[in-house]
Amino acid sequence: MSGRVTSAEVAARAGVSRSAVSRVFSGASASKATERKVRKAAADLGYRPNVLARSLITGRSRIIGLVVSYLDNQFYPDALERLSEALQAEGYHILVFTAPEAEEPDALVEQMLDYQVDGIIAASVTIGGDLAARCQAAGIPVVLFNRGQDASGLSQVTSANRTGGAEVARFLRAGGHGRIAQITGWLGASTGRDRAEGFRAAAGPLVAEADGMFDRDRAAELAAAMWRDARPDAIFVGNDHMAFGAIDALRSEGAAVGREVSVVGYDDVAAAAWGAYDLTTLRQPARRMAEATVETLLALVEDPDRGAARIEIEGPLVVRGSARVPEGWA
Amino acid sequence: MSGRVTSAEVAARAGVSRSAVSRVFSGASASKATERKVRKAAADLGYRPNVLARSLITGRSRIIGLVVSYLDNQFYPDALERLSEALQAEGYHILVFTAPEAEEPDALVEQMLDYQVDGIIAASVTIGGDLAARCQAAGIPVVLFNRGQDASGLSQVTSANRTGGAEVARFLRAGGHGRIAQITGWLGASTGRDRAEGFRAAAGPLVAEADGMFDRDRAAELAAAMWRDARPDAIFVGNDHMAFGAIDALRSEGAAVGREVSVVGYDDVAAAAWGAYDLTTLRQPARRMAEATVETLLALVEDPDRGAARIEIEGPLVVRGSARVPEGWA
DNA sequence: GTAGTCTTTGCACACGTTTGCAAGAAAGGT
DNA sequence: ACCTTTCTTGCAAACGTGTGCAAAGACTAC
Repeated sequence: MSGRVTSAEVAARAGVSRSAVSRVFSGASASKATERKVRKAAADLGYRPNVLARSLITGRSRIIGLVVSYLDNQFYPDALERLSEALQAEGYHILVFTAPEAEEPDALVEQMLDYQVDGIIAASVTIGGDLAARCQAAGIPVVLFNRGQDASGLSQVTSANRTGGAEVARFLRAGGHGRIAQITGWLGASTGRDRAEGFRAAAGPLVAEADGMFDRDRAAELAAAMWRDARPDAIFVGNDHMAFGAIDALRSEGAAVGREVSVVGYDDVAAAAWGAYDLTTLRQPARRMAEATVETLLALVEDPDRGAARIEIEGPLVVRGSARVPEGWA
Repeated sequence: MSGRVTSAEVAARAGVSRSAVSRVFSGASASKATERKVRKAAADLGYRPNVLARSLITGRSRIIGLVVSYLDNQFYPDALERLSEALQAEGYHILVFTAPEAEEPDALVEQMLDYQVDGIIAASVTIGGDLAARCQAAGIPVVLFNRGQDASGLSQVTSANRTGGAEVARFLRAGGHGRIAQITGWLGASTGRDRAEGFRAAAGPLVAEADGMFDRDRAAELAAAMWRDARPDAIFVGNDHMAFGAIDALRSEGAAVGREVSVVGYDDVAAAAWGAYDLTTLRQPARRMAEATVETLLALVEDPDRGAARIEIEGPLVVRGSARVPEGWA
């Protein structure tokens, strides 16, 4: 009575074999006549194939594991949504594994393998080299989202962080800023490092620099301290999430953000456009990054021997009110 | 060579039958001796049971389907994270189904059933009555998160929205506000409706009221219009996400938020504590709501015949700077 | 030492699907 | 009419695991 209806029941009602109904639903060839009979019977009974049972034999689960933490940074929920949409469009779905802050994500990857995921997307997370090798061995492709890991041989999709950092530097210099400072993203991550290096290379000497570790509170403290000690007239902050904290801190120190001190972020999350912050920032195109990630990953699912891809996606500088804009800036 | 190692290989290496290794890993009884042999062999080979194959025979997939949209409201990523943590602690994981704005979530539920999910959590989404019945018939429990649906007979976990709305009203009246307005959450949803009704009942006559539909831009427009037309000295906004928009709009109309006009939100998302908004708001305890949701859902998984539960969780009013605070308010 | 009880173990079947294989049916060419 | 080719279809064997059943083994108690 209860429980799901099975392919055998459909077969019985349609007067054909289980193979026939299987072929109809898996897209293999079948005569018009049987196809009609099968579909009719299936509709009557409300039959839908059991994805899990199917996966057992095909070796494809149509499940993609996503490991993610740091969800309070709006960029990641946004990315999650885009990834999910792109995957759903291809008939895949996301199994979420949240990484408790400090813990190694390696244990999570083990769990993913238990679920026979077809692929893994690791967002803002580093994966141990042995684990990477293990996935490789198991034939399960991994794509790093918004983080690089050179030695790993894993595919990765990021924005053009070096270029972006440099672009911000050019913007600030063109604006006539002479006392430039930087609160970087976590330098232990490629994303933070690349932005910082690109910025440094094009900005010239800095009056202050510190590692904000992608942490909002830390960035706020650093910004306040910098303001008191070094009196920068511009601060590049490694992502928007920290930049909001920096702006709050600067304001409570009495600094006029956008006039006395320019603040530029990175990501262009939704809140950057909100009136209270009006943050000039370098956009990471979340949708295009998500699409590239999915495309790369699914290609790897098809052919695991295809080489690792490293994709960088460029984004524009979005000019708003938190930083002085140079005369005649395009 | 590649591919996963199977229980048969472990059995062979340990010199026992497949049943033995199955029993060891599924927690059934086994002698100390065989358990040791099996674990040794499994460790050597790197064996881990295939969850999908297991689910085929046990009828339990240890997958929970989550349908969610509206992820730009920070409350939901936060909830997602809490739900995921609570479920992971119990050995379950979340399969994500994002609901494209307008589309009926019913199609998504169908897809969930294909994955043999053990249960469904629907966040901020309404489920068609027939679908609910279908899940019931399939023995798959559904819990609504942060939304109620009286007729459906589904379990639901919300905050105490009526009480909360009333609490906000008391707070504003105690603060001596005489021209109170309201921008409600979407009145088509229980969450929006309950808050609005609780507020109305305790606030007395309002100088203005409109449905903000949980949409930030719409709330901003409404707030600006209200300010111009009705000159309220207090506005209760149906959730924080809209409240931020309202504050931005009020400020750009020249209103001094917190002095000329008080704004109170609902949710207490992270950004409410940020300096730029400093929003007084009624907290929805996301973690406790998530835990209650998981507890309810898993109980239902154990025993599907248990009756539907309706849980309301109270949250405190968090007093910050966006609204005038009454003399001697506790 | 023997009967009885409790624990451990392997066999074989089940879960719901896909798919190689071979046989049957239909179609097409002479 | 007959042979060949192409489609269609059912049978049966997988995929990797859990579990009822009965046999075997380990104890206990007399």
